[in-house]
Amino acid sequence: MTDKKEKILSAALELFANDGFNATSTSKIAQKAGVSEGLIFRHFDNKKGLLNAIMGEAESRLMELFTPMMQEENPKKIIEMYIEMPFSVDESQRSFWKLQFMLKWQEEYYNPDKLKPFLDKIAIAFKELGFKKPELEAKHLEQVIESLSISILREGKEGKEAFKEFLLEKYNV
Amino acid sequence: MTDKKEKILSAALELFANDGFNATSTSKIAQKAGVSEGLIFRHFDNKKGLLNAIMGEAESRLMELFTPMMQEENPKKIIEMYIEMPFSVDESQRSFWKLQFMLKWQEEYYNPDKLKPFLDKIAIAFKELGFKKPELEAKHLEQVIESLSISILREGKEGKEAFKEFLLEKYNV
DNA sequence: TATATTTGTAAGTGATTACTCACTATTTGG
DNA sequence: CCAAATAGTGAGTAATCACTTACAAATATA
Repeated sequence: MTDKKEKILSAALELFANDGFNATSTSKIAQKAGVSEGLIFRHFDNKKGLLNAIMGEAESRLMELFTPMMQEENPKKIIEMYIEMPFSVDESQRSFWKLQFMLKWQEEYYNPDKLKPFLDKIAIAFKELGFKKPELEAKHLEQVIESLSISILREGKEGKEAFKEFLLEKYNV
Repeated sequence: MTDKKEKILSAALELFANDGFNATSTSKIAQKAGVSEGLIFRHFDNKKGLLNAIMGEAESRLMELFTPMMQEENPKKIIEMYIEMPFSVDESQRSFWKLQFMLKWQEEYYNPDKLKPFLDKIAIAFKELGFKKPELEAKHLEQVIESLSISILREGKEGKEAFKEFLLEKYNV
């Protein structure tokens, strides 16, 4: 991967996440990346291909986030790590996850199967803790964490700690 | 409001909700509405003004949705009505609410204050039911209902009933 | 009925779009 | 060290964009 190709990718990521895919022109991307517009099309088939290249990183970044939780055995610790996950996302990856959530509305990029193994892990944890309906309990917590993640991506972490403590207390972890 | 103006509004709503604001051209709107493109600009200042006209209906539609819940006094019934709300949205209003959620990512159209009175009503209900932290409990349920609403708007109501029953049982309403 | 206002159309406008092409600079492999 | 491949540029391209203008049809008001 050449230096300028990386510059194109990161410029595109920021602009897509801030302004949206369609509102971002290839000329703006080239300008922000400090390259000629033509170079974008030497490295990527078209504008959509540039987006696909960015979105293609989703799986590895998901793994990065979830690996610690997947390796944990203690069910209470698993729930705790999941609740703290939205707060553990690095500032430098904010644009990436924002774009991820924005594009969920386009069915092309909406793939709930990717999260399935993590949801299963949480369901097992709930089962071990004696919850009556562990799968629904996992789905329930997933929805809370998703909403919380979105609001953190939109407004920042400030003032959300109280809610995190509330959740940890509610699940007694 | 003339007939063709209404046609423009509903054509724009559907296209904005399906393809996004920037991906929808005024010529496509005119084509779908069966009018000349120029008529759009006689009735609205510009394309953004057309979107604003659609978004301007948000308050009255929110009232429509929440009024029954706001008039209820029984706290258990209040929680129940809130949980059932995502399932009570008419099919004909799906595009409208989808657009509402999509545009939450654009700060211009993100206004959490509008939901404040409804959140307060739920917090009061939780307080009456003896919950320790009624405000956080209300925020918690709000996040679940928001995630649930989004998934229903994206995938439909099918297969979500079990989760609704799970929630009603969890809150004993 | 006469006139003024509103509703509507069709054919434009310049600007911007995603993308291509001809060309040069740089890097790589035998 | 030379040739082939790759990286990079800048000036194009046709198509599409949001929007305007000149004019006609319909409607309201007097």
